[in-house]
Amino acid sequence: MKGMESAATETAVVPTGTAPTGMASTGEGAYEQVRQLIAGGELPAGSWLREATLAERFGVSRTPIREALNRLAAEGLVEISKNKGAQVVSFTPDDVAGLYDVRAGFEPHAALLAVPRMTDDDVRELASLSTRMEDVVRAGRLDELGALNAAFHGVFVDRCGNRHFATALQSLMRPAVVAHTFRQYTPEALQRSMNHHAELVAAAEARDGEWAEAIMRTHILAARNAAGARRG
Amino acid sequence: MKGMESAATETAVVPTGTAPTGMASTGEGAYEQVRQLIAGGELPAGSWLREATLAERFGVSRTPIREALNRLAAEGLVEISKNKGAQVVSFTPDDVAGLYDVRAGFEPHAALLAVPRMTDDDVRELASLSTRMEDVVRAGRLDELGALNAAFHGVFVDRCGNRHFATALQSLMRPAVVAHTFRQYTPEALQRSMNHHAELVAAAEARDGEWAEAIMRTHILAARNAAGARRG
DNA sequence: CGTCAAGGGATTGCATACAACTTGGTTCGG
DNA sequence: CCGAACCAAGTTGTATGCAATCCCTTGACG
Repeated sequence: MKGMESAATETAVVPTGTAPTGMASTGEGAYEQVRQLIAGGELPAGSWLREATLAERFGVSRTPIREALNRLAAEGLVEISKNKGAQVVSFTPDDVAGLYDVRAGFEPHAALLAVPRMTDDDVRELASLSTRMEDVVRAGRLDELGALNAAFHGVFVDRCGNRHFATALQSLMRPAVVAHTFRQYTPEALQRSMNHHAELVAAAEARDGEWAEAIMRTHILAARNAAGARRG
Repeated sequence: MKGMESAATETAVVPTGTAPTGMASTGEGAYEQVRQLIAGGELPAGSWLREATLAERFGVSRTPIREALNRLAAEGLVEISKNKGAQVVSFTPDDVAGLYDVRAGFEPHAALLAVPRMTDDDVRELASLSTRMEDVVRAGRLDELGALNAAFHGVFVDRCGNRHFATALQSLMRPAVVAHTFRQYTPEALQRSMNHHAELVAAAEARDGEWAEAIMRTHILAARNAAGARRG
């Protein structure tokens, strides 16, 4: 109801500087760092995530590392075997394709629900994120695109008006963000994706949920092809 | 891949005896205990979950309690405020209604995917669970119905063929199981629900995904009404 | 030569101690 | 009398130490 103490819905604004090392704080920071290690491809699928190693690398103790790994396991990004450790899950082509299928089914619905509820600030945030993504693409810094894209989609998910729907969708998007790399996009597909974002902003500005629903579906189906995912 | 050590996909077969106190082991046990405390209504919505209190109650240290709370938070059952603690989330009528709406969208799709993939063992398990639920209803032990029902639906979710879809669906079903009490069902609605289960078994036996999809959708929409949830 | 059992090393799981933060009450000042 | 700052109690966040478990190696025996 009251939406002020929701600590879980922050949209993770990346501070332009990626710098994985340096500003390591603790807890939440450890989670983010490990996640970026996975998303960045530094830890490929199947890699073992040793608590002591990560703890030393980030300059914290094993405790926050353990919490981060548990959280990642709950999100389906890593798999924990009792007394054996955690390893990065492998995404089969079928997994990725299925992920897009499900997102294509439900994220448009989230957009339909969210757009009529959006405040002017929400729309401004969408516009800002869209602009920043275009800048990032022009600069060729595709690494930053994933986080911005997740934040962009997160706005629609968070504003859909149902907390549990949002939770489910986010647990669906988290693996998608990891599996989804913009590096294999063709320039045309990348431009198309950016155009979709701009059009989603326009639909949000017009508060036209059905328009947003339609373009969101288009966006995800296009992404499924751009990412090279084929149906199983 | 190999499906033997997947600790997250177990279907949680309840051993008839509910007995929350007694067999407290650790870790996984702590999670189950806290979850049952919430599901059983002993910890109403808004209650604060003090780590020290729970630790002493279950005879373990705060460490496994913290892991349990984090897991429950990831599932949307509790809400953690930094440096303030965890409290049981409150399910507004709108939340519950939204939960059913979303499940009405997701679970039939899962059934459509899962049924053609099911083994004979899977179908037998469904039949067994359906029968046990009918027995439980006849005996009037509605408390056990929730876990059996979760296991029943879990079969469809687990067999849908996409791990991440299954993860997302489970994160959706967990709060649903808690919010969903069969106690307020009318006898007619309860019988209708049992009939749906039996028909789902029949559809699974026939390996007819579309039939299963249709009856699953019916089942959930009926449940939405039986639980008294109205659209917002 | 193959197989099984025992040992060593490494890693996780849990418990405990300490530090940082939040909160409620109290006291001082206006 | 009211408000703001401060202090103290309680709770969470983090670090560290120890015990249990698992895997792999090594050795002996069939």
